[in-house]
Amino acid sequence: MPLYERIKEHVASRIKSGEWAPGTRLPSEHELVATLGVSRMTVHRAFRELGAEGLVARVQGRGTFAASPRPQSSLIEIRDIADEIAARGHSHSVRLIRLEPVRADQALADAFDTRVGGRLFHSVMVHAEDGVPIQYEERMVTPFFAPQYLEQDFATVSTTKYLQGIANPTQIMHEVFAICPRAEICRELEIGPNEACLQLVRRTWVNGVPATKTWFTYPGSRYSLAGRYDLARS
Amino acid sequence: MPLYERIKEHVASRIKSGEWAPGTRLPSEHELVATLGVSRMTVHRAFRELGAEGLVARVQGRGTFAASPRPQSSLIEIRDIADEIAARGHSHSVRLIRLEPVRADQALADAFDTRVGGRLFHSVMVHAEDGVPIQYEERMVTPFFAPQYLEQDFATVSTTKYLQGIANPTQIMHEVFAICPRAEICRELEIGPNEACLQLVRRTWVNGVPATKTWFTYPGSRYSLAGRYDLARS
DNA sequence: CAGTGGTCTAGACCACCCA
DNA sequence: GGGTGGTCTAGACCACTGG
Repeated sequence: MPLYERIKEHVASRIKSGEWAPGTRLPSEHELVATLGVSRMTVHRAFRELGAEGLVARVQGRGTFAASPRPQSSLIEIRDIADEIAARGHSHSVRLIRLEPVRADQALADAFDTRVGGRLFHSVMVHAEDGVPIQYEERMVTPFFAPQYLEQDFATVSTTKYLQGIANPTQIMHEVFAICPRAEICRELEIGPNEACLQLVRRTWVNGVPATKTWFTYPGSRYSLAGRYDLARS
Repeated sequence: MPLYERIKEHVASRIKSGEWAPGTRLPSEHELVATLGVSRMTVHRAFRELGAEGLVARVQGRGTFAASPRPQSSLIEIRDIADEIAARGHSHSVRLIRLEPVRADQALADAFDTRVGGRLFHSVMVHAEDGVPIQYEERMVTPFFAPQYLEQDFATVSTTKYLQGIANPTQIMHEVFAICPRAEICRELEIGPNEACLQLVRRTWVNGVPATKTWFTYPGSRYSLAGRYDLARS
């Protein structure tokens, strides 16, 4: 086992055991160089990686501190629907239902940090996998972010990819619900009126300015959010 | 901007632009040392971090290769229900409904890589936030992993925490569905018979051996999967 | 001001892969 | 054997922090 890994273990075990409680100041890099008899680059790498893993917090000029243990959490991956379908080797198609400018109501004005009546772009489309509807996508986009949004041909370039091409968001927020969708959505997805659906709400910001808000609706019977493995960690 | 960051950008932009297509062999560390006039440690750090980010693949003895661009994906966090409720400052309570040994049917035998009729532990409980049912948890555990499972007091230590205490899984798989749960679950969650629910299925392995499979059911009207921010990345 | 972490250098040895 | 990445050393300068 490499030296820096052993140093990481050495430090991590003391933090997990509680010997170094959250907030405790850890030995400085120079101290560890002296006590462990290794090079500073090696100690530094161990500490840097522990910092990236969230086990310690490093502050230039002050020192390295034991972090509060992160609540153990796992992750679920969310991918672009077109990519996902392509990865399964199936064919992806889109049907555009609406593409129009709208005026913000109170809820939208709040979401986009603008005034009631402000101009926004609105698109609705249905994505299908081998002809079977699998996602209803309703999206609001601010003109400041994508002024040409209404002139795009979303049959050739997916909305997600088009918006990514403009700029990568600096913040993304997701929320997943289970809902029974309203009649129009059931009709477009070709499902019964009481079928449970997954609803994924995604909001994006660019440098703190709201850019998009999207409601994805998936038929519960035809879709599940991509699970994913987490390899051994810590 | 630090040198190694500039080297990362330099390499990353060439990969993203397609100039270095997936599978292309990149300049070796020594070559970059010569062409860029920097130290090998600096090039190495840049390459190592790009490797961790999945943009390049490094193979000892062969070289560094441009990786297939990861499909852009975002992540959703899944936390232990007790932690989540505690983080909101609310009170968490559990009601144990079943805790028993069972025999594996075909589906369970497949899931746990054992034979039909093999012994498994089965638990069912309902978690409540401030007295309101919020999660129905049905769990299967293999005796090899947790032989004392049936003797635990899950009112004091949550199942998740107890199982984590035995060993951290080396693999986790999650899947999220929208369902209309069966009558018993609706009754325990105190919801109507047609209410949409989120179902999260979690399977864990320790060193490749199946350890647990759990079905979490959340009322769609009272719960949404924790969204989360992704800070600016690349 | 002394101490901290952030970065960088110019060497070195090693395990690994391929021809 | 020659080239690759993985690791490690013993220095160095810097920006930042606190007293």
